Amino acid sequence: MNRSEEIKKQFPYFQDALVAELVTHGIEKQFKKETELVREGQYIKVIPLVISGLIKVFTRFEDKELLLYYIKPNESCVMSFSAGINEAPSKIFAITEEDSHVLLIPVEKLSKWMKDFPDFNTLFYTQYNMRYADLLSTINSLLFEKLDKRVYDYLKEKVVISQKNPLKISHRQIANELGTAREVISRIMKKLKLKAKSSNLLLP
Amino acid sequence: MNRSEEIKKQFPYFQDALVAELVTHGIEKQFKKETELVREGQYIKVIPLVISGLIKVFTRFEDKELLLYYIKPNESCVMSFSAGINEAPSKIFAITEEDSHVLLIPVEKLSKWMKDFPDFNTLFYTQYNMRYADLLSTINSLLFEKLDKRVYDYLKEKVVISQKNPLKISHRQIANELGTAREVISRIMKKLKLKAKSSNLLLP
DNA sequence: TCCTCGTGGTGACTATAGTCACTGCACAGC
DNA sequence: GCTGTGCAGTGACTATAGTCACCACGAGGA
Repeated sequence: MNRSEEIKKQFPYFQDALVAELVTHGIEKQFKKETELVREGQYIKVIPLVISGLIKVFTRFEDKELLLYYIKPNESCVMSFSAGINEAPSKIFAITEEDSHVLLIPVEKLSKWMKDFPDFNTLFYTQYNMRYADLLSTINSLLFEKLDKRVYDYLKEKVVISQKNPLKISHRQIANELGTAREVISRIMKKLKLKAKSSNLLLP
Repeated sequence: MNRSEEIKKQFPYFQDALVAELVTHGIEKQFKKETELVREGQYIKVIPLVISGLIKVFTRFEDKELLLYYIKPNESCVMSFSAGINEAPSKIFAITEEDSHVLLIPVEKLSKWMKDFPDFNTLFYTQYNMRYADLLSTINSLLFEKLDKRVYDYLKEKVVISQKNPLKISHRQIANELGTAREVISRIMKKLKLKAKSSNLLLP
């Protein structure tokens, strides 16, 4: 399958001219698992369209992190997009959670493509909406929910996204992604295991 | 000043054809202070461009709220925009915080205008970026900051936005907008007053 | 084999914020 | 003047989560 067909498959609503531009100016790249793609404060030169794999986006303060959302195949990163068109530094961190295949678009093409290809706007509006909803739900769970519910929801979501059950994940990583401490997760997992005999979540 | 001039003044980067469309299809409206504009779950038929006044956007769960951001003059509401183009229900609440003058755009015009007027896209990308940044900073302060810092920052911001110093605001309202309880604010204000003799924040 | 390292488990303690119950004060309306 | 209402102040208590210190186990390398 050549590039153009590949892109058409991933983004079927892109018109041919846009696909052609993507083929010409996009840079295809493979990233190994756990590669840091963006760090806070960094200026953005390319924005990614994810073809396969999984990218994790998170915020960090001192040594505390919080998972914001995942970028799945057929999706892009609005934070890069936003940082790109405003020439502003990134506010978030991003690393690959799986080996990933990505199409990189140079930011200087953005404003022209936005004008010329309405479909391109559609992609980003959709993405903005999704991320916006993700952030809102993060806010709601931070504010309105107890940690045990947050952990439970996190694990359920993680099973769906990674398509692995049982999950292979350390308490430390759960703690990081929820912005809390390892011991706390350890205790909560104990409680969850007791309660969750009926659930189909398999815990390690 | 006629409508068209008014719009041009508020959104100087809009091209004439877009202004003409806005004059033809937009509905100008005045809302009194404390008017509920949007509630969670509601479907959106018009999206607002704020000409004057101030709109408060917040989330709520049971009887706990959290201020998300303010919509100031020359701005629009991406949440309505997003809910409008996706025909999805709103995830947030919005009320006027001051008497407000607003231009309402019927959602069915959106996709055409997005195609025809690149400037229209520029407005919404800018708005999305701002709101996105607002939400991120809300998340960071929820997760990484103690309540007293949050209260302090909230008050400082409120002075800037409302252009009133001293502020006229009850502890109850502060508590609501920060998603906490009145007594807690009462205690924190006491601490802040002690510390803040040097600050230029005038407290009631 | 022994050592190290990453992981998980746990008790004890602290910090932070939320809740309950009550007080006092100011002001509006009768 | 009395009363009702809304706001603020506070003590006492609780709940939740974060921190500290330490132990145990297993995998893998020297």
